[in-house]
Amino acid sequence: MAISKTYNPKEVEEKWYANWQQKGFFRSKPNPKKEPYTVVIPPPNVTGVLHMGHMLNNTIQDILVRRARMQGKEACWVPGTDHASIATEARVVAMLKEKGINKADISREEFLTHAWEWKEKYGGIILEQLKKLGASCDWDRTRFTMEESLTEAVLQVFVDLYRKGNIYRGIRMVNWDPAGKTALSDEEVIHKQVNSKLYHINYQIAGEEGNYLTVATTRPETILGDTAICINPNDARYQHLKGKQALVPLINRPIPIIFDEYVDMEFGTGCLKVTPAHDLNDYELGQRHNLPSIDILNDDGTLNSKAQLYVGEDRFIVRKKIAKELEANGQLVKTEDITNNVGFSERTDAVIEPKLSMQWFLRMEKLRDPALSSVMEDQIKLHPPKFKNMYRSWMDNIRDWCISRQLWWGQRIPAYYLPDGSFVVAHNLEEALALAKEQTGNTDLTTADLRQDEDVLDTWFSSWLWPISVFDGFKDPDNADIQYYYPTNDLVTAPEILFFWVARMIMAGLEYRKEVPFKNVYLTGIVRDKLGRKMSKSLGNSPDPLNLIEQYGADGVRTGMLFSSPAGNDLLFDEKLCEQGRNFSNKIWNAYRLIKGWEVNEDLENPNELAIKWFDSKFNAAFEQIEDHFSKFRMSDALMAVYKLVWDDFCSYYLEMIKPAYQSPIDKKTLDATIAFLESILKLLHPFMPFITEEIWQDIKERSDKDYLIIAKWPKADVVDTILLERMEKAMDIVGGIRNVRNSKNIPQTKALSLAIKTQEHSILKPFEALIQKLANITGITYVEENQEGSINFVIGGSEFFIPMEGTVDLEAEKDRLIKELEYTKGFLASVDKKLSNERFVNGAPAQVLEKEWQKKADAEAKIKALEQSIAAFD
RNA sequence: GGGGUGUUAGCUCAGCUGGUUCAGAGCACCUGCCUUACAAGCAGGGGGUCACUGGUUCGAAUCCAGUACGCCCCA
Repeated sequence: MAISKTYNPKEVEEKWYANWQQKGFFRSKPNPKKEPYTVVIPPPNVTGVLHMGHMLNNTIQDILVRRARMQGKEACWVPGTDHASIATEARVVAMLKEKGINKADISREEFLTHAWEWKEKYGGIILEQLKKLGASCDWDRTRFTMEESLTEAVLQVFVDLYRKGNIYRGIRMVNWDPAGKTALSDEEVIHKQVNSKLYHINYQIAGEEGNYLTVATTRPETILGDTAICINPNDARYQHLKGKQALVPLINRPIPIIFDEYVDMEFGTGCLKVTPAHDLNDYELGQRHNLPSIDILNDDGTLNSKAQLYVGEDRFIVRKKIAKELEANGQLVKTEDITNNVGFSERTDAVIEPKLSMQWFLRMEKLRDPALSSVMEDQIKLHPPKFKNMYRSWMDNIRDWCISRQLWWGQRIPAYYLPDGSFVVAHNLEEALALAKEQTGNTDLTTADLRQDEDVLDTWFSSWLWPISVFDGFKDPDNADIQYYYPTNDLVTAPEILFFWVARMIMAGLEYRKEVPFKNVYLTGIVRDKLGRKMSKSLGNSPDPLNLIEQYGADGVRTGMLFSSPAGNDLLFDEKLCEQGRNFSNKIWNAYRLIKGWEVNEDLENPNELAIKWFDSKFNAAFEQIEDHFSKFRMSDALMAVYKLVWDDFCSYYLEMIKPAYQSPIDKKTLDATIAFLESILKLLHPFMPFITEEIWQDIKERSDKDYLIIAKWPKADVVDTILLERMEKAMDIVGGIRNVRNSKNIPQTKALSLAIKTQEHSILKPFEALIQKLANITGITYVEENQEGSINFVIGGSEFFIPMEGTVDLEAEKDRLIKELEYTKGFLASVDKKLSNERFVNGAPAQVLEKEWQKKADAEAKIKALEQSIAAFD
């Protein structure tokens, strides 16, 4: 039989994924006999392609889901995508542009037709990619935030919250994205330190030719929108300007000089130009001092007619031009280089323009309180818990949520304006008309008189309903799915969206189901490159995930990602991790190859009872640990524990212990036990490495049609014989001692040695003789009373071990080695004695600790005695 | 500037309420091995003043305070 020496993931992965799907193992429906286990996917953007963050995130979800499925729960992982209004709209606009179509020239309906076409064509890519990773989602349940049912949910919630008085319309300073031509929420703005110039500009004092004050600004183009100069009332330098006016350069518009403690006397010149329409702080200042706001910018970032100058030109071009012009007429005093914080659009990377505009807002205070306490009181647990503090501080400082976006791709706000400028909010046009008639008393109104709001809702306004809407919990609040699957169990997501997604889902869940939407939130880190830089397209430092899967196999990549990603910590990704994952696959593969290759001889006795007993205990001990890691969401640690169990305990020790000589048959009992162990191991490995494990599971023996690892029963905790584990450890220490001697003396493993033991623990060691002989290639073990001449010896515990050497042994070197060890042990004993002679320690320490100290003392004394005897034998 | 969080081996991290040989793991590194499951491997090994300073304690990587540096969030 020819099984390849290395594991080839490719066909295996395609084969089993198709098979699992065809058998319907991913599908879930409510089953009252089983405990539900539900996960909703953080919906990736429809525009998205799989990146390393998705890989990590979805691997973790898949591990949780597969384990739950094997634990006999009704596991349901709901996949889907969100419509990502800004990103998608930008993508569609760009696509149309390439075709020579300008968005401004087509109607909303035409645009949406194009957008839907685009979505149908490209929107599913990311989900297809997830399949390559092995994600065991219930694909029949795939949802999309803009599909009909989810849209209905959004509108229903909007109307409901409006009627409860939680949604209002207001003029606010918003973050305006001039490239996307829409308002953004605070969370969609990324602040970066950039190098800028600080322009010092002279403003003439009105009526005082030749008298100037100087302001410092990074944005000279906004002077055209200035409506005041502000000075700190405590600033001695400028007291003479009280009650005067200044002239805006170039246009000579007079503006008042006002005084307010807001101004930082240290910054710039201490004179602040106030542009209420284009800066949040200036806006608030303007409110306090009743200043007018002059909005000089168009939505696309060009200047409008109110600026008077440079109309139609872009703000950054104007900045340069205006600086030149000011310089030419002598009003530019100087420029200096500074670094300052500038906001950029998360989606388009355009510089954000603070802008006054009419927007829709959702009031947060009422929704906030229960959502805050559900986390603080651990109804929802964050993993790792350090995020609790962050959550609280954000919730404490929460501000109203700007939910309108000036886009077409999204759910259109269900507000309908009447000819008189008032509006109604309704689920649909008919209802709006009825309301309008009622509100105005005008029964002649027709639908033609109503004009629906042009804006759409923020994408998060759909996503925050996700755990409910994917089960149609708004349309049909009592349906079987929502009753069974909600609340979901675990949510796996990134900390950067803890607030604007996770927190809002909690609010929506509590508001609409009176129940938290999930019980645990596992926060993954950010995947960075090995230099610690965030992976990004522009840096080109992100590997192509599908390419990685191609190279290392999905199992290899999954384990690679997990090897180094404790919850909440960033993952410094290095392809070497995937290599390690692939190597692990190969190790498993070869263990299987070894076992598969054995022939049984039914007549043979089982010589491996001890080894089998030992591994059984070892497995159970490891299993206990692994379960503990899982219960704390320590996935990396769980994987590492499995890794060591497989590699060290199963392969390096157990298989070596039971392995028959080359081409010799094995007895039936050992083989059966070994296959059973392999199966148990495969179970523990399956959530991490679904493909290779299913392949081996199916191949190691005949299976029935329904016998698949993916649905096999997760192991149960069983008895651990700790005494046996301890004794085996001691026996393996002896093996280690012998191997050490071989290494230091350059004796190859193939050369058999003999061993003499001087010990009080004869009866304990005796049962392990065969194992020691096999693993250390020892031909015979004898027990002796006297030290052995011409041997190399070592001490473990209170026992001495002698390996007779051919030829001469370097006596001096051996003696020195032993003396060193003796010294160390004596030092150790001294420290223990010191503790034990300390009255306060003896009185203060718990009995357990004391007992251990006495044990240490006894062990050290025994070892010292043995060492001293060995050393004495040299003389 | 405010808040959070962290600093343990070359790298990534464990180390729970102070007390086992507690200074650990994986990777990397070094040495020797192509020993018929696996060189994508086997066997062995070296490596850290637990950021710094002080305090509490019989006892501190662990608790407290301060300092330095880093990261995150907010302004």
